[in-house]
Amino acid sequence: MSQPKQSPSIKEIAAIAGVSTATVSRVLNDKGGYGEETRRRVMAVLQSNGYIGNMAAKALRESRTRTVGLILPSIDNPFFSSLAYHLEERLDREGHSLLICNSLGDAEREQNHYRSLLAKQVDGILMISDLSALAGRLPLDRVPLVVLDRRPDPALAVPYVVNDDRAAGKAATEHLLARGCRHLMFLAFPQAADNGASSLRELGYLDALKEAGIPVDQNYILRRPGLSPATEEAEALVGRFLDEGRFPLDGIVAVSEKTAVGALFALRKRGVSVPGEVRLLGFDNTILSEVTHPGLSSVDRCPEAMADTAVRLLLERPEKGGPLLHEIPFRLAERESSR
Amino acid sequence: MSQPKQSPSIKEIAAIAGVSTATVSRVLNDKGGYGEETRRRVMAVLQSNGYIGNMAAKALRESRTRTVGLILPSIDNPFFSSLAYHLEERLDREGHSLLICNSLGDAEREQNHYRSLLAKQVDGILMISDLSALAGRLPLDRVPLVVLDRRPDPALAVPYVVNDDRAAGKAATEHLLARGCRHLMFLAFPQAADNGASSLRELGYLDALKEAGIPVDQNYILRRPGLSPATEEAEALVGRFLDEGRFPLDGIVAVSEKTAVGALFALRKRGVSVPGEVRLLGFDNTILSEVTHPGLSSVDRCPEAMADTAVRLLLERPEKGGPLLHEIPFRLAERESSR
DNA sequence: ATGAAAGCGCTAACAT
DNA sequence: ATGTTAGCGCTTTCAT
Repeated sequence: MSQPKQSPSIKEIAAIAGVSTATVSRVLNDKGGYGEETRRRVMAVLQSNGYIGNMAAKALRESRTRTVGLILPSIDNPFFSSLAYHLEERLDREGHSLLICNSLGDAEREQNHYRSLLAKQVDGILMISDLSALAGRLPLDRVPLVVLDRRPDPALAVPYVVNDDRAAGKAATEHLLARGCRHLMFLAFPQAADNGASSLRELGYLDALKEAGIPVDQNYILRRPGLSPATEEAEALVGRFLDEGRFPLDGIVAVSEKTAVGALFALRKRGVSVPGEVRLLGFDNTILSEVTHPGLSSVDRCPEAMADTAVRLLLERPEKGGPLLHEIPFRLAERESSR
Repeated sequence: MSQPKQSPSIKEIAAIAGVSTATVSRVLNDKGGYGEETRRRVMAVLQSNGYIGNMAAKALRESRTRTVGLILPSIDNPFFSSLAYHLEERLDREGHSLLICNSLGDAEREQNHYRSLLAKQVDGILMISDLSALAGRLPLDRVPLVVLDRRPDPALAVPYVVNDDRAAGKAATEHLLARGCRHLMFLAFPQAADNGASSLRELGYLDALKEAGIPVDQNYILRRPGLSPATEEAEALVGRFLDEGRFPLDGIVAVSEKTAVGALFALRKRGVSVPGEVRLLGFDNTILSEVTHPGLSSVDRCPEAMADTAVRLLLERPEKGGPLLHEIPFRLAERESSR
């Protein structure tokens, strides 16, 4: 009374419809080369038998899976999950599926996932990684590879999609300068975990100060040790700075959203008003920036545009020799923290 | 000078090592039935030729892919992305990969993704869906299926993993009652989008009031229309309640984290102190609850335990006839909003 | 317009 | 301990 548990194969369909498997395959793939009557009959049999098809067989035969892998530190990160959402959305439109692998930034996990994706015959791999774990140990050219939000060594010849972080750091700093800030802190990533973006944003911060004729004071550049969660460390760092009271402060550029939240906590606990006494600006502009109080001004890094570009690079396989660096525009999302 | 672009097949490896493909396969899969010397030689050839293997072929032959699909409304949702993180983590440990599909809760998308996953020969499907879109239109028994965070019709005989939402709603309410609240609002999901959890939590709210001997007043049960984003609607709803000033209020149980945030916004804009005048408690306990001010007390729904159970159900395929309902413990994460 | 048959890379049943 | 071989479901070339 109910459908057969297993989907019928093309062969069974062919038998029922009284045609050859070749014809069924042609109909299934709109390849032409059959009469209208035949097409209708085959379609009817396909339909009434609940044919679903076997992509493993198709993949083996065609050497393509219409599946793409994404290796990222953790899907449980608001910016990455937003990126992943848009990647899946774009890929789905092109008829591709997305395999997700959490690496936790761990070299061994990255390698294992990368190998496993190759074995799965994915048509391409997207990575949020600087590739240092893979370089030299695994073939980087067996399948199209695109890096997101990291800057791999150009010698690896892997295209990557990032923001113009120097310009973003500069724009962020200029935004606070324009609001009258003159004693600006820069809250950086830990040196070890620097993905390239932090130091570029720092350069942008320096650019802006220089143009404004404000002397740079290294005491205003705070670096997380990178051992504990970002928010905690940022809170401790900024807290210490405030408690020591050695330097005046009226603005903070935080290199990420979580460090910005940490800074906000430190300020609040000490009764420093934001933006009244200190203006604050972060990066990433995820939902976090919307729910803090005051709302956090943030550099929106346009994940949907990053996803767009990455998918295009991956699937369109532009001829080798094109540029590796692909910069995505950013825009300032202004909220109360910098008013 | 560099490695061949394509991975060699088992056949080429066999030729180089001077053995048959069967032996290579046995070595690869630790099946035994070969000498130590042979094993070493084959391993060496595998290694030096950068053999990677072809899971499409293996899948076709074995009718299993070691891949699992996850269909969910949107990976870009803090609770779901946390769930997805833990699912991937558990699956990876069992040697499985995870395909992610965003449905936006749309029936047609759910159907397409489901079909596509079946065609991809996944070994199982995880869904955050009540299955109403699939029931009757697609075979639900072709592959193990487990539902997360929704309550599908038991007639479908699909196992599902949820919290004991009635108990959670009761515990949340009791928590506020214990803090002295006597005029408690319940902020519910829209009727249409009710996934079952909201009305169960509401029952729990009623249970708690009844046990405390507090009469129920329907004016305190607010339902979102469900047309705009949850936070906005909750803010508008609570705002109107406060502005009308017809009823005293000293506590709010919000059915989700986003509605809790909306409530918090409404209270703040009107200068109502939280928790001083009104205590507030939400659900989900994602990172959002940590960054609001004051921090949001929240029912932690233990996504890692949900993931654990779901993966176990999916891969261990308990014999038919077992219970469908699988309840995961919850716990209250207390923060400033209900102190 | 349609069919026969080879073959994608692998595993496993059956020889030896 | 090792080899031979069939066949998983599909596409595609080559006939007809």
